[in-house]
Formats: sequence, C-alpha cells, structure tokens
Amino acid sequence: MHNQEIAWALSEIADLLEIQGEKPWSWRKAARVVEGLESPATLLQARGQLEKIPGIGPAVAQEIDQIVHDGVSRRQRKLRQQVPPGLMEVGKLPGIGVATVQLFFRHGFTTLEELEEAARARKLRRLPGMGPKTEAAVLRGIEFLRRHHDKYGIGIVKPIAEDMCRFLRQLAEVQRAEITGPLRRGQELLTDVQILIVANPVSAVLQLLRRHPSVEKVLAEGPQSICVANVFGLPLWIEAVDEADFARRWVETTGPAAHWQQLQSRKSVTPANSWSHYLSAQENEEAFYQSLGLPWIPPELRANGQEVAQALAGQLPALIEAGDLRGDLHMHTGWSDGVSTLEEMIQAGREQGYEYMAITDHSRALSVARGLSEAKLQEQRRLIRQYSGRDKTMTVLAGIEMDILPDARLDYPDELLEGMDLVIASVHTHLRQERSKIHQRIETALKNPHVDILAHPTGRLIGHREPFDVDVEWMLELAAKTGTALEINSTPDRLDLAPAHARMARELGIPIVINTDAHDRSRLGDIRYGVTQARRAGLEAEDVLNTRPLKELQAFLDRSKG
DNA sequence: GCCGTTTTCGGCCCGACTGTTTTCAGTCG
Repeated sequence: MHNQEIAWALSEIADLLEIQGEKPWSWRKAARVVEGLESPATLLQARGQLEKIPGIGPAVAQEIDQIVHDGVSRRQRKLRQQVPPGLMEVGKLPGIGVATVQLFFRHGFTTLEELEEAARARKLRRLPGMGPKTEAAVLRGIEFLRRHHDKYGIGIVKPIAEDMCRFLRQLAEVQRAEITGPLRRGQELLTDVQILIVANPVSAVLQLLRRHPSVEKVLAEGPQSICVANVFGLPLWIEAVDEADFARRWVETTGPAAHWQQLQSRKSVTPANSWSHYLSAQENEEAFYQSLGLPWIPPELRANGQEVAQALAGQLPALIEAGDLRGDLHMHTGWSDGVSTLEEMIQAGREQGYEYMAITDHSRALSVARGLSEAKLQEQRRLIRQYSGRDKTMTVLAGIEMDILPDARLDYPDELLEGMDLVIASVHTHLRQERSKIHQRIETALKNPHVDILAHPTGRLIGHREPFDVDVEWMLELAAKTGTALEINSTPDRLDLAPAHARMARELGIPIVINTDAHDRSRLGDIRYGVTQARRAGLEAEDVLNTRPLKELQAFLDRSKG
C-alpha cells in the first residue's frame, strides 16, 4: 500500500471527526507525516516502528495497522456511518468550512443536490449567517465541483499507475506493460489509468489482478481486458494485446482521437496496401510512425492533429528532458513551512545530481507558513553560504520566496533583496481581489529589479481553485519587457504556468524556470511533472533557464543588479 | 490525539478579510 493511500485514509478520518465537531489536529499532522515518509509505511508497520516517528502515537499507529491490513480501519467505518456521505462533498465547496457544513447539516441539507435546490429557491440565504452572496458562492462552487467530479490529479494517478506497471512487469507471464491513454500524454486531470500489456497466458494475469491487494472490486471484465477499482475508486483498465499489434494499439489508446484520425488519413500516402501490413508488423512506435512517413511524435505533443503537419514539415521541437535540468530554484525547509531541515534539503539536491539549487523559504508576511523575519533570513543566508562554500560539486543559492503584499508592496525592502542570491515573488493571499489590484501587485513585482522569478503566476490549484483574476497575456508581455523569469511550478496541484501559457511565454522569449516548490525532500522528484508540463508546451532545453550551466544562470541573476 | 514540558495537562501556525451583521463568526492561506 502506498504511503499516499494511508495519508488519505488519515485525512478522511480527520475530515469526518471535524464535521462532528472535534479538533483532529493529530490526524491531520499524521497524514502529512506519512505522506512525507522516506520509506514505505507498510515496511515500518511490519517492523513495528511506526510509533517511533514523531507525530505518530499509539492510536494512529494502531489505525495504520488496520488500514494496511484491511484497507480501512474500524474507526473509519464507524465514522462513515455517522456522517452522511454527501456532507464530505459539501465540505469541499470553496468558502464553506466546517462550521457552515455543520449548520447545513442541522438544517437538513446533507448533499450538494439538496443545497443546490435550496440555493436556487433562494432559501439558503434565510439560514443564520447566510446571505445572497454566500448563496451565489454555493452555486458557483457546486458548478466547479461538478466540472471536476471523479477526476484525479496526475500526482495521484501516475504513481498508482507506475506501481501497477511494476507489479505487472515482474510477473513471469508478462512480457511488456506500458501506461497509455491521457496519462501518457501528461494530462493534468484524469478519470482513470490505462495500461497495455503483452502477456501469455492472459487469463492467468487477469486472474491475478482480481486478487491484487490494492484492488477493491472488479468493474468490468472480458477475455483480453479487465477494469478494476482500487480502494479509492480509481478505475484501472488493463488490456492485453498481441505483441505484433502492440505499437498500433499503443498509439491508438494514447490518443487523443484527433491525433489518431490524422494518422489514419496518412494511410493513403503510404505504399499501396501497406497500412494493414505495417500495422501488424511493427512492435515499436518509432517504426509505426515511420511506416506512415512520419518521425515519432512524443505523446505530450499528440493533440488536435496539427502536430502531424508539424512533424511532416520537420518542425517538431526537440523536447526538454528531466536530465537537462541542472538545478531546482524553489524549495522550502523547516525554517518556514517545510518539513525537511536545511541540511536534508541540500543533501537531497545533491542526490538529484544537481549542479546548483536555491533555498527559498517564505517571507515574513506569510505568518501561517512561519515566514522569515529579516534577521532570520540573514541568519539563514549566512548558513547557506557556509554550506555552499564547503561543497565544490554543488552551489546552494540563498534565496527567498517573497510575498507580494495585498497593497502591491513587496514584503522586504530593496536593500535586503539586493543581498540575496535569488528572489522569487509570489501572490499567496487576497486571491479574490479585483483584476486591477492583482495587476498592480504583479506589475510591482515584475518591475522590481531584484525580483528574478514570478512563481506560480496564475495561482490556480487544479481541481480546487480557479486562477486569480489576471490577464495572462498582459502579464506575459510585461514579463518579456522586464526580463523576469516565469515559473512552471511542478507541484501536481499547481502545474502553473499551464502549457498554453508556457507556449506563449516561449514565443515571447521569456526565460522559463521549472521548479518543484518542494516542502519536503522527497518531493524534489516532483520536478518530472513540471518537465511533462514543459514538454506539453513544446519547450526545448534552451527555453528553460535552469538547464543552463551555473555561470549562465548567475549572469541572469546578476543582470539587473549591476 | 500527540507532544513536551514550567511533565500528566494545555496547546496545537495566526492575522485579516468577507459577508454577514451592527460586533462578529467563519474562512483562508
């Protein structure tokens, strides 16, 4: 069982307890701790070492025992019975907290449907503490949730799919197992996992899958395929194909439909009668595309079919790869709201094989995140430079993720910023300001000569929160003028800039950086999601600032300070 | 529920805005 699955179970317990009026601090903390564990919690559980982890006491440890053993704990089952299932959904509405959920519950509203009906009938505004605005917000929120219904973020889906592929590959009956479908194209939100296998005998593999410990139930089944749901209801499709047909089916299932249709229309230009011949003969994608007179098109570029014309014209970009990155320029430590220590983060950066990295904790205004006072920041900077000086193989930059304040001022004075190796500016608060105010804030940051990078430029949280009200084209044009770099944030919930915007940024010649924003050393690996995002935007290594050698990066950072 | 003491009980990230109210509870990051 994946640590993430255990963390979700603990979070669910926390949510359920909270709705019942309890204060489940330790359950939330335990969830966060388990999520960030280096080694599998199942292993620690088997060795009886769970309780040794700070944040996990006897009660939580016992809970994890049961979750690992049975998939759910007794407490979870009991709590689920006590709380109407629809209420959990209600709690996800933006602007609706526990207290309001409880209020709704007391007045007999336990599902989104009931709430929607009441809101439309203008009855919700009559509840104590409610008004027309909240009523409208509830309707907007319901619409938002509907749009993201049954969708899972790539950060959740990909590890599950990879675990399943690993499991399949180590079976003697399986010759090949590959992720396919929208996940392979790097889509941000997904409804399922699709895996293509070559196996013999197929029936033995399907039989095994039915009894796989992560499988909660079988949703559909045929002679060549099976669809199972894991404990969190995520459907996994596993389809077996003949080895000779693998490449064709892999391309077809990777999709999307428009890309496949374009390929089919190429049948006429390939040698006579060869379509079916090539289709069955090819076992790898390169050969398959070649048979259609095309170079191989990376999955991230497969879209509306225009990429086929681009490929024909020999204009496919040489997409950036994870190995091109020489450093990560945005991460947190325990000095602010990170989990790992400064030393641990630096060590983790070393293990990533980076040439350089930047420590960028939060600034003082973000008190929730224990943002650093000026004195603390200077103390940290001193420490970082000590570490960096000791290591000849990797440079650690002393940076800061500085808040852009609600009144469009920056959180630190220029004199302090000037002394930092790297300055990131971010909007974290007052996200619902009107556009003119948001623009004013972004303008201040971009125009400041000490600001090197604007982080998560639109503030979106995929599936949770819309971007703040910003005219992205306006922002990109300004960034191009000021020469400020824009970030592709690799946190799977953010992936901000979105590919379309990153593409525009590239066209405008804006330096782009791919960062993790890791709050935990184990999350430095999330950089791959940012790279996927960059590939979907058609970015090449040279478009990305942190693929460049330290000297060139340094030249960029010093550009405005001379 | 967990932790760490000023060690067996109290604190648990905290300040400001929003939408509702006429002084504040609730939400958010």
